Amino acid sequence: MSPPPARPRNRRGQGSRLREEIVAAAADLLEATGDESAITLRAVARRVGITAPSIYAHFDDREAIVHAVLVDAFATMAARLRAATEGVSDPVGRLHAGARAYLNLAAEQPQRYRMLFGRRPTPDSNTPPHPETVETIVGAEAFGWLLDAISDCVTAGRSSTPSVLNSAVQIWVALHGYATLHASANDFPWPDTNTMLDTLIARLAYLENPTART
Amino acid sequence: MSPPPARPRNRRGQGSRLREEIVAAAADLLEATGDESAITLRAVARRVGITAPSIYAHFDDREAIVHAVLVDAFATMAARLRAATEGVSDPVGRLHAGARAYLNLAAEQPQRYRMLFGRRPTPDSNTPPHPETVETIVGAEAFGWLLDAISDCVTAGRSSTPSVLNSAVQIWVALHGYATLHASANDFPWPDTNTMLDTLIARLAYLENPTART
DNA sequence: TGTACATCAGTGAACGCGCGTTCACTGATGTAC
DNA sequence: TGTACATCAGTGAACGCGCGTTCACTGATGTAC
Repeated sequence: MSPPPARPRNRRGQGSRLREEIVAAAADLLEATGDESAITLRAVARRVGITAPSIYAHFDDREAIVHAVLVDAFATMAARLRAATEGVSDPVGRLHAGARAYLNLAAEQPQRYRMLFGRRPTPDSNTPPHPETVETIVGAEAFGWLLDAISDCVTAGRSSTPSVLNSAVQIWVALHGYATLHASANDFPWPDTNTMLDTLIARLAYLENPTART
Repeated sequence: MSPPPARPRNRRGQGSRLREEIVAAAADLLEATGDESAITLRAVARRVGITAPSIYAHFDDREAIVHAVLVDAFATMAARLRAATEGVSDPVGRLHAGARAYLNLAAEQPQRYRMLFGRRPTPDSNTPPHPETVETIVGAEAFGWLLDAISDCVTAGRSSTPSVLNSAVQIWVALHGYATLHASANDFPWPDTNTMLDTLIARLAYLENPTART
């Protein structure tokens, strides 16, 4: 119908720019449709303004694109957590800041967030190697951060939790539940995110002096 | 390759039995592959032992099958919650029993559970009417049950929560997070479900005398 | 400065596949007489 | 009890579609001389 959008071909040596455009287009498709199966070689190509076979210069197959989106989401999550917490010296403040950053990203990019942690567990034996690995890494990184934050609260005498590990698991679980439910049940009368987050963390991490919020 | 499995045709008037077989096959496919898109007219037909067009005698289109699986999952969840809690008079015990039943069903049928609450929020305007409605009903029913259970705890002097609503939201969120994360992160060193569940509920519902568990 | 040429970003046609859906049909089952 | 026939559960071929992937190719860009 409409002619393909005028996309200037990359200059010599800049061909790998197309790679980033492809990943971005795939991520857009995912967020726009809410469906991983919408990431199609042809749909991605259409969105970028190229033809489908051009993708093979940068990706082995369709699955490699999905994997790249996953890796990108992972990097974004790690960077956000780092940026949100690196300047905060108060351990309780750091815990809150990290949790808020986590929920913010999940709210901004719900489908990519779902991709990170909401994946099916590959029921049978046809396990593709990469995604599980990435998940594990993200999980380990984010969870390790959470463990550290709670430990610091304990060390600073701000938390009286009987088990740092259990507190961390419970907070992670609650954050994840909030992130996914909030995205899918928009019509639910959700309480204010920050208020809920603060009391949730205070209870599960046994914070003696939860930061006051109004 | 292999001949279709010898499936005796239903007798006159029993044709509607096929409907149940179709829904069951679709649910099996969903659980086996972890992917809603695996519910295909042809795949379902293959599994039941019929040809694809036969399905049209019972369902308008593919989407209607998916919807039927959703409705079935809803009914199962409601029945389980009812069965698990109706004989329990102690309000704290009822709260625990319901939560455990909720997590058990989610663990048994992770994909169907994901379908109930983990659906994409239909990003644009192409809203199909039914699934949202079902979700809302399930959510309302399960959440209403949770509110009642916590209220009963308060009335019995077993909970000192400052807000029944907030406690309910936080517990629901944590249960959902546990259900989905536990299913997708098998390699994570999860603490014992019941122990974690008990302390989680005790903290979030402000139970003064959490039931002892060893 | 000019030109031949190698490079490389990207094209366009084609393949086989599984899909949802339609259509005209078949043949076993039960019923009317 | 026997037979003609209506009913209804299910079939089989066919359609057009979008998909992943392959293949031989084109033509603009930069470089060597």
